[in-house]
Amino acid sequence: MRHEGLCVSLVPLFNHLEIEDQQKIHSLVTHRKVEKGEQIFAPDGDAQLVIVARGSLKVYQLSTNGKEQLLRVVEPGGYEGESQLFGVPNETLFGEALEKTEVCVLKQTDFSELLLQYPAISVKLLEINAGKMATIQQQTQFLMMERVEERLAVYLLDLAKATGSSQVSIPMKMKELAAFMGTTPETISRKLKLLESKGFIKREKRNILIIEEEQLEEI
DNA sequence: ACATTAAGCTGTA
DNA sequence: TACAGCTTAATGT
Repeated sequence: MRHEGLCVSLVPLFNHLEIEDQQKIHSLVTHRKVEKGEQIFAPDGDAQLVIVARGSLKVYQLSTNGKEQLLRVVEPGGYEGESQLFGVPNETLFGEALEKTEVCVLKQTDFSELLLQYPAISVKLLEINAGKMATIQQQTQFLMMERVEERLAVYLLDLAKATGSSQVSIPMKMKELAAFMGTTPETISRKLKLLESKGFIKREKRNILIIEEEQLEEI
């Protein structure tokens, strides 16, 4: 087991501050350990900022037919609920632990005061949220594409562009990739196999070598 | 074209 | 052994 660290010092939002400042923030948060499958927040709950220290947390809403629609997965260092700071109430979002997870909860009023007291946090918040926006943009870009095959091709090409190599490694479980692309693990498995049979890629587990970049772009 | 269901396969605690 | 994660095949929408 690892040391029971200040989860404040683990997250990019706060860990750039002086130790004594971090300790002050730590005195404002409530540490909470949750088991896999446990709810962390739900609609109409208290306005709060939830920071993931360990494990992972899925954020989803319920669609009209009552089925769960996954929006994003928050990894250690990430947070959820910042929009509530700006008066946007949570009417639809659920948060649930994907595994044994530790989170820090900061009340909205306390966090607002921190933002005023430490302008550096406000800057960090904007910085990190800009990154969030980028992934959300890509998310909607995927949903506009009709076929899964196309989303997968774009995803692989983006990975290659980001790493600057034609040899890419999928940075998550296939199940999560499926959710990320708005489909099922089965379909992901089939489409990867299809692309490999066409000779566009070569795959070994999560490592994928892009062979025919031209052909992938045409999809 | 994709989801769902069920079954088998592999690595790991 | 038991279980999680992934794949494959059959069938449904």
